[in-house]
Amino acid sequence: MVSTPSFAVLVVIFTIKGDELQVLLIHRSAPPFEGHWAIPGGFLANGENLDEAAVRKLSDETGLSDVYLEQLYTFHDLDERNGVAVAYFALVHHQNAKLAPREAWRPAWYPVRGLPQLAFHNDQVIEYALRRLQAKLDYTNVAYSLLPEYFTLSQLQRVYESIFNRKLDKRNFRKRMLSLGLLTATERHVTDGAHRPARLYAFKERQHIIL
Amino acid sequence: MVSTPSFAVLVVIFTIKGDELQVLLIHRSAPPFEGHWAIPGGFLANGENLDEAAVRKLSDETGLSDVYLEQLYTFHDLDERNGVAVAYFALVHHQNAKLAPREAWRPAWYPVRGLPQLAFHNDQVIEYALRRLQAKLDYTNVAYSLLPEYFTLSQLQRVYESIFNRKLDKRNFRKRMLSLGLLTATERHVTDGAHRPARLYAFKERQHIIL
DNA sequence: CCAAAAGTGTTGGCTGTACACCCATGT
DNA sequence: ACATGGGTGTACAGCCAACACTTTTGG
Repeated sequence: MVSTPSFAVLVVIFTIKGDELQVLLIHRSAPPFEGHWAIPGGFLANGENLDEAAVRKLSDETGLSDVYLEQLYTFHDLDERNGVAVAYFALVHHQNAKLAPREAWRPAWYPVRGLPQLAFHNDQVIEYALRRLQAKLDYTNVAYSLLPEYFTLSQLQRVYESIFNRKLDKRNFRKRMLSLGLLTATERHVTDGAHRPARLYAFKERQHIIL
Repeated sequence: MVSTPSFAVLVVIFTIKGDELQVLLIHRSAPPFEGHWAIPGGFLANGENLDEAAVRKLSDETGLSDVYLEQLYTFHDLDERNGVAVAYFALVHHQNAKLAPREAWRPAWYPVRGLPQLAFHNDQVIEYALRRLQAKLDYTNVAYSLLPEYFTLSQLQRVYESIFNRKLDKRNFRKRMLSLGLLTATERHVTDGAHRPARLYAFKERQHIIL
């Protein structure tokens, strides 16, 4: 009943870029932690609920709205000022993301392995999000969110490899993916700079916002 | 930046009683939802962080402090008054729990299958907690929290059966539990009203508060 | 002596993993 | 011609599910 602490929403936004898992960070141009990087976040707008705030934040940063978004965890005291932060994580296809060209904040993608100095305890938040993402790959088809609608199995494999940060066996990977029955094979093939025409696949179902 | 909503902590407290999975509920003696039952919860005390509030709440209701407790999910608008509620779930051994004998609130155990009319959307919260608990049984040893230190494999099996709400095969269950290597067999046996002396086991590691 | 609960093995199917070569294309 | 990446099959091991009877004790 006493001392309602302030609270914020954070959104850890992942993408795959250059066969690497990357996160969207913004630059802090004022104290505290001036010059460090941070996960995008903010406070609730009037009348908004948590999920709406996360959706809005994601849209502010990337212009995207129909992508995978899920609540992650609620952290306390990240900023050491007794605030509460409800963290979400999102998966986006970076081609579609239009980063807001705000001078002060300079949103930019950073590889998850090899982050700059982060503000608050944002490294822990990203670490937590990464573990969750890895767990989800095992039993869901969230990977579609990081790929265009049609993709080759090799592309899909590279997504898995960059999230798990290790090589996978090609034949076993293909067998497993196909046996899950979540993919439809198309008759289309590509040769976009590839050396051999590759068959395109799509996910049967694309579930988006998970709130 | 605007309209910081109020927010609360909820604690879904599970136990096994009479071979049934039960939840601790308190009775609402005033509107809204007068006469309905609700998950124990409350607001943060001064200077307290989220986890501390959950620990305190659990202790208020049961007198217990060194038990399994984990953050579950942060709900919004459960009460339809724009509040935010950070839900936790706890696993307790009901023999040890001393329910506060408060006249107004009348804390009591209720079987998870067969709940009374609940206030707010507390049924959804319990449903969510139950799914999480089931998932955790598959890859952790949280079950120890619902049992005394020493227990028989049959007791352990009954815990699993009441959480999953279905019968399990005795031989397969024993094989699986033993092969996980999380149990130590003792030389002690019991015949506490049983019909044949049963060997007692204990979990090798007991991790408690998970925050 | 009957009811109740503890304890105990084997088999078959499925799943996951390890492992190596050929082919089509672009340069 | 060669470098690059797509595509393919088999064999073994471990895991899970199905399945029934014997033993001990309390009443």
